[in-house]
Amino acid sequence: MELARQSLTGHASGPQPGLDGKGPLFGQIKRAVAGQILRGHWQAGERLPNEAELSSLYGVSRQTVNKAIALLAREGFLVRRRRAGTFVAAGRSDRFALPIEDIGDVVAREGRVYEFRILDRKSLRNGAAIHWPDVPDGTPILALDCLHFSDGTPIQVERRLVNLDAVPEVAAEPFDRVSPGRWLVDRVPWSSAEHTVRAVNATADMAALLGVEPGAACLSMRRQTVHLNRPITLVHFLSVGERFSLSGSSITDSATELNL
Amino acid sequence: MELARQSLTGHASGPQPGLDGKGPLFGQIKRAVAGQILRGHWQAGERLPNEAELSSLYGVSRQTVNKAIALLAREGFLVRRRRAGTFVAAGRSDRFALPIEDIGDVVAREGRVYEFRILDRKSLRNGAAIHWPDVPDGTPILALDCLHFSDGTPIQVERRLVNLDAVPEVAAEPFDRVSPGRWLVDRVPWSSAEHTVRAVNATADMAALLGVEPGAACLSMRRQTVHLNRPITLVHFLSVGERFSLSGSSITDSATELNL
DNA sequence: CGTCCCATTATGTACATACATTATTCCCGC
DNA sequence: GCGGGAATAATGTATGTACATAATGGGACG
Repeated sequence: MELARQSLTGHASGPQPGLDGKGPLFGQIKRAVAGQILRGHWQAGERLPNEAELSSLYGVSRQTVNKAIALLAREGFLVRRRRAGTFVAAGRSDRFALPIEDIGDVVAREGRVYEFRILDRKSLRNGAAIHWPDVPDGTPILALDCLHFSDGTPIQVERRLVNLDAVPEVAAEPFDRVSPGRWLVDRVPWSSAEHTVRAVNATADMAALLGVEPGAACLSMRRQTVHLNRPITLVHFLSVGERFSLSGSSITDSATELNL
Repeated sequence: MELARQSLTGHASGPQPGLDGKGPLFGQIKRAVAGQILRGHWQAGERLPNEAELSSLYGVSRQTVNKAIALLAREGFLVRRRRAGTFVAAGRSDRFALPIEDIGDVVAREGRVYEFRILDRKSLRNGAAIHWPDVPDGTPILALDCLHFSDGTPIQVERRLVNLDAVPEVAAEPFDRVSPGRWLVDRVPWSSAEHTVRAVNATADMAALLGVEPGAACLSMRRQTVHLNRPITLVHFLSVGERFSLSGSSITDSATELNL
């Protein structure tokens, strides 16, 4: 089938240097170009051959080269400037990331039993007992306190505010089966979010909830979710340091994606 | 100029519903489709019109639709299956991320003075005093202990191992000007990395270095960088909880990118 | 000698077309 | 009815072509 695909190219060119014949042509080009850079043949800041040259070098059309190069640029590996050319991007120290998942998924993936319990549930208005900065005063808000368990051990406290103007249906939801986090994710599919992670010492009441000594190190995570410019929910998670960690790899799993 | 662009389309179709005439056509299609979903007209799991239908709906060619839809799929908004069709992706709780930057950049961006000091520097071989699991025993390793300051206050301890087989030049580098982290980023352009973040209580010696009480909550970050399947460096950062936090927003700033 | 303008060059976008790939669906034979 | 295979419908990839856009660099002209 690879042969069949290659025979499609109308070019009568040579052995297509650097291409491995695996998968789509534009992917092969991506790998070939990325390989050149990873191997140091093309240094950071250096200018690449232009699309026409690459096209004849690899024996494919300019569009195919364009697709490969444009994707590499979109992934942050290359920088392109019209008329100037295509350049190898500088270091990408700022592009590492930590994925943040639903705690239930994390627990389930570890093969443990996930449970949660609603500790408290209040309807109130913003500005009185509670102040949510990005929401106008007087906005109706649902405040939820929730505790998450892994194999029966408490691992995370969740304090959540939900904007009832934005998600009125939440008022009728009992949260006896689905956790508030998951319910919201399913309901408001795509939102942008901001989060902050820090380490804090457990206060006495938090320590009691989580079953640890007061002062134990905890991971504190604040996340505000916004949808159509309206704040949807503001969550504060507190997790026991010993029982919870965040881990992940680079955003663009380019190495994986490119099979390098 | 928009008119000029639109006049290019060989289609004699109508007012191109939902398109805003701003920027490239495929971008307009992206915004239009994303808008349909954000507004709830197309629900999660629902099937979209196929490329041919979208193409005639918007009065553009199938390639242009394909480019827009393929990009939305690559960004995680849609799921495509051959023959079956294109579907609105389910919630994306797992796609949030925290960017991780060079500590010097973070401090500088806050308008503070960044400094660092090398506390200790040893050349040794793996397996003896130190064991780096992903590196063969006997591999020569440079071990660095480093302290980072913001406006003179210590904020982070760094314990770093560097694989001297992979980066022999590091042995000659004095690190009097450039911090080890930055030096490596500049030297080894693209590597993939894995990291883990957790909260720990400061041990006595760490607390002394950071100038806090023993037991103070600290953010602990482990990061291993790999290049061409060879581990390059293994770092362990420890930061004072009160003086350091990680924050970031969604990976795909699609809302930004799509101007929604 | 300097400044403006235009030709050149490289990327960016769009369309038409063709064929590949892959599930699904449906129908036929058993 | 059931299993298997063919038709089909959707996306995926590749090429050719054309023109748009932007920035560079050099040449004309003051």
